[in-house]
Order: sequence, then structure tokens, then C-alpha cells
Amino acid sequence: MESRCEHCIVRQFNSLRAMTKDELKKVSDAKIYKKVKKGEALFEEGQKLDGVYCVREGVSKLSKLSTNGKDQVVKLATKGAVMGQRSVIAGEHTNLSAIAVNDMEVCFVPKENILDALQKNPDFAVEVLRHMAHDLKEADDVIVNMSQKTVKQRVAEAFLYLRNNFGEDHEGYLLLTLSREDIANVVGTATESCIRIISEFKKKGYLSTSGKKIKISDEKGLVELVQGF
Amino acid sequence: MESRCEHCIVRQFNSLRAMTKDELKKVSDAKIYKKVKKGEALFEEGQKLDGVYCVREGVSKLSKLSTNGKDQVVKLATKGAVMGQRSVIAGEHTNLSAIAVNDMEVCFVPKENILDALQKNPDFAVEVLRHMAHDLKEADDVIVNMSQKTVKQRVAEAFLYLRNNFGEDHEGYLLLTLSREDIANVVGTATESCIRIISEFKKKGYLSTSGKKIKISDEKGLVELVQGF
DNA sequence: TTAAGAATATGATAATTATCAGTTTTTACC
DNA sequence: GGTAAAAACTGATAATTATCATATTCTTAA
Repeated sequence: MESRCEHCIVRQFNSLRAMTKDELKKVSDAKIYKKVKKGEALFEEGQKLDGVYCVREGVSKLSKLSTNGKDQVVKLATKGAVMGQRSVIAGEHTNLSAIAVNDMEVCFVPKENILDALQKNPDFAVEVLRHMAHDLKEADDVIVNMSQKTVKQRVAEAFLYLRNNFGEDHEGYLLLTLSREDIANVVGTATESCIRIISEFKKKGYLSTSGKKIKISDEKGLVELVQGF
Repeated sequence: MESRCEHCIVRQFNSLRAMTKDELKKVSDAKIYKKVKKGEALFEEGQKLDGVYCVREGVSKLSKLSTNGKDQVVKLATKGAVMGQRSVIAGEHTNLSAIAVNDMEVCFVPKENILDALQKNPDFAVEVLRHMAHDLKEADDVIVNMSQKTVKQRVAEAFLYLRNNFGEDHEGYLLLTLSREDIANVVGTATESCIRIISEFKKKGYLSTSGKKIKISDEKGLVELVQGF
């Protein structure tokens, strides 16, 4: 299903909302709609990107391979996120791989459209800057968490993050289901350690599960753990 | 000692080089030259900044207090760096504290000058974007290192970083001397652990010291350790 | 110059986390 | 529906890292 960017709701969540009608028309004419299946890569670390991807549906993990052979998930991108922006602006190869966590719909926007608008539309440039500034702050927070919190605290935080950013269904189960391995790669720990901690959380009543689905059953408990009680 | 931004060499290293003569003149007229003594704060986490700081001389650590009461150094800013940019652009309180690691000279530039130029000069906006994109990439790398490398590897990396970014004197001693505690806060570990690892590196011949000064005496050894041999 | 305080260093020990090996459960596909 | 493969789980153990206690060295200021 294709449609015009001008009417795309997703745009409201990202920097493209600062584009003029004319710029948006050009983007809409040039964009390429794409479906990406769960597990497929949108792009891989080290690749040169010819444009950015605007996420209409689904979730992608942005990860980087460490020298020890493990993947570290740096960020999860969902509806409204623009991926590849950093690399297109810097004119560098991407530092991250983007892999679909579930089935996705994205629009590929050629970099010329973005770079042109940056040069001609200060509002757009400032809007992109604001988003990047926000990302940078979040990255700083992640650095502090990674270095100063225990694995247990980070796992707890990950679940709170998943709930706050991707929501839960009417029964309270997290809408975004990640594999234990993916969670471990977000948290930066071994898969077994992650599993063990999840088991522990279940025993303590912080989490409960039903098949693959996970529910936060004691938010307060998790929050206190994160804060160090 | 004050002087005009137009003739300031430091500017060549940061986004201010993309300013027009006129913009630069305004900045130069408005800027406030400041000396900051070792250990003093330029600004503290949570503060609202009215402008940015351009570093002319000296080094500042940008750090964030963790909930466990420890400081995590997220970045070291030296000659040419612009501090506070992220927070001024996002219009948010700073997420980091800036503390002088040695005596510094900085110029404070009111935010109006920056925000005006962003709106009126696309070249400047794009240049700032490029810098921020670069910072973001570096932050991603730090996240991966923090989560996937051992403390020992991170300490080794820290010394290579200090040499590559701040240089060494004619005898090979690192020009930037950090306390063991500061190094620990960069690496994200306990001070004692950091000291122990430095002792071990000395025994293995990777490092040697003379009073407070530290010299990398076996770069290859350090590099191999970082890569996991 | 010397005494106090800070920084550096080391030892002993506990806590955390990773690794390896193996089992059970779930999923996907013929 | 049955089966092979993948994912989730558990136990035992080793490795890493933090913590606490204390000693030593270096700085600084009266």
C-alpha cells in the first residue's frame, strides 16, 4: 500500500514534519516503499547509504558487532523513526546494522532530498538538529547505565523501556516481543545471564509470562531495583 | 588575554568556521572570555545554559552522576571543542557537568548568536549537524565498548585514546595527566580496579611511569589486548 | 619542614557475571 | 501430527570485578 508523504501520519513524529509542501512533494515522488520481513536487514554496518529509511510500521534493532563477536543493540527504531540519518548527514558509512525485529514497512528517501532540504530550509535543519541532539542525550544516558548499573538493573530497565516505548495489550502483556538473545544484546550481557535474571524476576513476581508474552506485574519492584534498593 | 574570534585559530576545529564574517563579528562582540581553574565547574548537570563554551586552552571532563553516586565521564573536551551545544540546540537543561581537568581558557558565546546563525546560515547548520553526527557515532562506539569489552581492555583503550587525542611529550609521556579516579570514571570501573590494572600493565611492560607521568612503552601490547589476544 | 590530607597502592574477600555443558520446551516445516 | 532445529532454561564452575580495610607515597599549606 503506497500513499503520499503529505498525508502520512508517521511524518508527524520525525523531522520531516518541518519540510515545506514542495519539499515533501519531491520526497513523496522519489521515495520507495518497501516491506521488510522479520529478521531481514535494511542495511548492514559499514555500508554506504544512498538515503534514509522512514519507519511506517514495525520495529528495527540498530546494532553493532563488537570485536568479541557479539552484537550490541544500540537503539530500537519504531514507527516514525528515521534511520540512516546520521550516516547520510556525515557522509560516512553506517556504523550500525538495521535488522527488522518484526515485519516492517518503511519508505526509502534518497539522500539528495534530505541534503537539499537541509541546505534550503533552516527550519528543517534545526528540526533535524533537535532530533539528533535528543539522540545524543539518550546515548549519553545509555553509556552511564552500561557502565554504572548492574546487569540486573539493566534488565529491569529494559523491560520498563519496552513497556514505555512500545506499549502493552489490554491484558498488560508487552506489545513488542524480543527474543532472550535480543534482550541480552540490548542489555549487553550473556544470553544465559539474561535468562537467569528473567527467571528470578518471575519468581520475585516482577514479571509474569504466558507463552512468549511477557507482562510487567510489579512495576514498583522493577523501578526500585533500577534505583538501587 | 582577549582577541577576536575572526583571528582565533581554535575556531578552525569546530563548527564556528562555517560562520559568515558578519556572524563571527557578532559572536566576537558578544563573547565573554573566561579562565577556569583546574577542578572548577563550567556548568553542572541539570543547569540551563545561556550559551556555549568554546575551548581555547585546557581540557574539561563532561560527566554525569549515576544513581549509585559515581561519576561517569562521557567525553573529554579539548582545544576547539564546543561545549553545551547539544543542550542549547535542544533547548533543554544540560545532561552533563563540565569540570576543568587542568587550567582552562574558554569563550562563552550567548545562545542567541548560535540559534540565529542556525536559522540564517544553512552552511553553519549543516556543519553543526556534521559535528553532532560525529559525536553520536562516537557515543555509539562507547556504548559497544562499555558493554562488550572487559575492564582491562577498556583501560588499555583509554591510554591509547589519551595518547592519540592529547599527545605525548618528547620522552613519550602522555601530555594529559588524569588522576586514577578520573581514568576509572572514564572507563567505568572502581578506582581500585583501575589502579590494579595499571600496576599490572606496568609489570607487563605496557606502561611505565615517572612520578605522576605515564608513558605507553608497548603500544602493540595494548592494542592486542584491546582486540582480544 | 612538617603535619594533615589526598592520592595511590595492595591484600583479602565477596559479589557479580561469563562460560560450558547439558536438558527441556517451543517453533517451524514437511 | 511428527520431527528436526531453534530457543529457552538450568547447573556447575571459572573468571572478572567490586568492596572494604589498611598501608604507603605524594602534595600542600601552615
